[in-house]
Amino acid sequence: MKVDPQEQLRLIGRGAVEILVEEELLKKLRRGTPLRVKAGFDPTAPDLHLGHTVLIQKMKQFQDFGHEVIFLIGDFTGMIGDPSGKSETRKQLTRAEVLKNAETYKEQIFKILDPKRTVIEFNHRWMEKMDAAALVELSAKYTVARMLEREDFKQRYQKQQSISIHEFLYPLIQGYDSVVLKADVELGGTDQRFNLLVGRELQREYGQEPQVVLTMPLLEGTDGVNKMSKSLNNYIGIHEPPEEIFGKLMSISDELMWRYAELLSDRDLEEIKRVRAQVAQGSVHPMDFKKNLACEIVSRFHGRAAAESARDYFETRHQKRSVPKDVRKQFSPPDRIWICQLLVDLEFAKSKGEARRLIAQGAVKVDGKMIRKADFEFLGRVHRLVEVGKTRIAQVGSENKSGLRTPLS
RNA sequence: GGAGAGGUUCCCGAGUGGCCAAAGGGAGCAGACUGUAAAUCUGCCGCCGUACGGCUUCGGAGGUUCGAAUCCUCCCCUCUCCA
Repeated sequence: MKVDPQEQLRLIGRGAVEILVEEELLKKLRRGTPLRVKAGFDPTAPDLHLGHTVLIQKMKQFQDFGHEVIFLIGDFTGMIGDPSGKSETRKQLTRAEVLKNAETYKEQIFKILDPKRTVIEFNHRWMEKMDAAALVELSAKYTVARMLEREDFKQRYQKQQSISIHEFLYPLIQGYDSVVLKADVELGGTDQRFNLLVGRELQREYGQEPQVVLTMPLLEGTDGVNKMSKSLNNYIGIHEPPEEIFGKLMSISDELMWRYAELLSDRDLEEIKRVRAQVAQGSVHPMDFKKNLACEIVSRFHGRAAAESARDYFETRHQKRSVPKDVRKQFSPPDRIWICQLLVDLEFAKSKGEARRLIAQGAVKVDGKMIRKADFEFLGRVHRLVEVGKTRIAQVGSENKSGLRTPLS
C-alpha cells in the first residue's frame, strides 16, 4: 500500500499521545523506504491483553503502510525487570522458557500482525556477548542526574525506596537495542517515554540518526483506574474464551466504555462522539453500544461467529437469567460428593471454608435451586448443574466421562 | 566503618507479653438495587467437614516464658545521615 507521507503521518498520529519529533518522522517517511519500527515486550508475560493490543494495532498500521516491524522480546532486560511500578528482582528465565514464551507471543500477535512483515528479535542475542568493558563504555554515555529525571526513579528516590544500580541499566540497554537494530521509530506506552528517549540519545552518541519516539496511551484495566495488567487482575486477555471477554467488557463502567471505544475500536472517532452524545440525551441505551463494542473486540480475536454466540450467551445468562445452551465448563462427578469439595474441585472456591461461606451467603445453586446448608451432597446420577454467583457455572457433561474438562470453542 | 529508622496477613497500615487469626482502609468475593454498568448499602474475606476446637501466619534461625507479632541473641534485607 502506497500512501502519501503526509497522510501516513496523520493516520499514524491518530490515538498517539505524542510523537517526538513529528517533523523527523515526516522526513523519514518521505524517503519512501520502509522504516524499521521497533517495540519491546517483556519475556515473562506472554499472555497478551487488550492493553498490549493498543500498541500492536499501531504496529499493524505501520505494516499496512509497508514498513517493517520489529517485535523485540527483551529476554535479557527481563533479568532486570523494568523498574516502572514496583519491581522485584525477577527470576531469570531459562532459554527454553523464553523460547516457549516467544512461541506463545507469535501465536497471539499474528492474530493481529502480518507474519511476513514482522521480525522477532531477542536482545540476549547482542547483550550476551557484550563484555564488561563495553558495558562500562555504554554506561559512560549517560549520567545519574539524567537517570533520576525518570519519574519513577525520582519518586522512589524521594520515598526512600531502594533503587539498585542495575535498574539504571534497563533504560540503557533498551536504548542500546535501538542502536543495534538501527531503529527508525520506537513505539511504547506513555510509561516508556523515558526509556524510548534514552534510545534517541544513545543513537546520537553512536552516530546514528535518532529514532522517532511514538507513545500510545495506557489502557486502564477493568477497574478503570490502574493500567491493565495481569498482576492487578484487571485485564482482559486476548486468549480468553469469547464469552469471558464479552462478559468482562460488559462489566466495565460506562465512563470507561468510551475510553475503550476510543483506544480499541476501529470506529471513527467522530462516530463515537456522536453516539456518546446520543447516550447522554437518552436516545441510545449505553448497554447497546457496549454490546456492539464487545462484539467488535471479540470478533477481532475469535471471529464474527464466536462474537455473536458470546453475545447470545451473555443475553441468556444475564438478561434472561437462564442457562445457556453451551456451558463451557463441564465435569463428571462421582456418584456422590460433598458440595464444598465439588466447588473446590471446580475451582469455584479456593477452599472448603470459602465454599461454605458462599453457601451461607446464598450464592450457590444446584439445578437452579439455592443450597442453604453446607452439608449438601451432590449426586452424580441426579444433579446436572452447579452455579456460584452469576458467572461461575458448570454442568455435568452429557457424553464426556473423562473428568473435569474445559473444551475449546 | 559509625549513628539512627524500619521489615505485620493480596496491598497500605495499626498493634510493643495473654482479651491477636491480629484494628482501620483498599482490593477481592457474595447479596440487595440494576443495564451482570457505575455509585450506594449489607455480609464475607488464613486453613481444617461445620459449633466446640485444632493447625499455620507477623523478614529468617534460635532462646526466655505457663504464654511472644510483641522480650533476648545471632543473621538477612531496605532507607536516612555521617565518614
